[in-house]
Amino acid sequence: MKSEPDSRIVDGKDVKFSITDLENAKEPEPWTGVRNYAARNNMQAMKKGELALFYHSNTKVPGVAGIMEIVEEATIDKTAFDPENPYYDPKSKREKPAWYCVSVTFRERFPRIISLHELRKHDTLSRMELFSKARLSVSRVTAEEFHFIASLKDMEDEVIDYFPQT
DNA sequence: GCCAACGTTGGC
DNA sequence: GCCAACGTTGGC
Repeated sequence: MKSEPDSRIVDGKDVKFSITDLENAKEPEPWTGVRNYAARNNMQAMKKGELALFYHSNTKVPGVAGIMEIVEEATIDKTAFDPENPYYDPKSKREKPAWYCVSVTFRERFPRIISLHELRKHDTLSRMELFSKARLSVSRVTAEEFHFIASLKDMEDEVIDYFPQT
């Protein structure tokens, strides 16, 4: 699940949300603002208790920053009804909502960012939806991909360069 | 229902 | 800031 860790102003509102922001959150965070049907469908498929990768996008070193947990399954994304919200969508009506969001909580921050560049080097990850549908803000991750990425967190980049996981 | 034009995402 | 990839819109 992608989020932008750097400040960016959309309609006068800062849309930045980093893994630090999630770590500091006192309440479960509703993953609002997703306005793409495939990404929405992926959120609607999520079950309570499942884990998700927190991905930093649109930043100097894009990549996976850590892990979060789905604590509430998809519910109506009410930000779509709010004209003041940067992700307001007049097509989504209260009587027929178009957009949904899950709620997540912080689980773990990786000791380093597993960069997109690094993810691309591993054959195990070559079929990730992150690459084939690169513009989706919520994409599918298989259990194998998830565990493989989590296993990279304690390795140094240089070590990986010497011993590629192929 | 086709598809050209347009808009958005996000890496680089 | 550029632009490739691709989703959305709307005229026909």
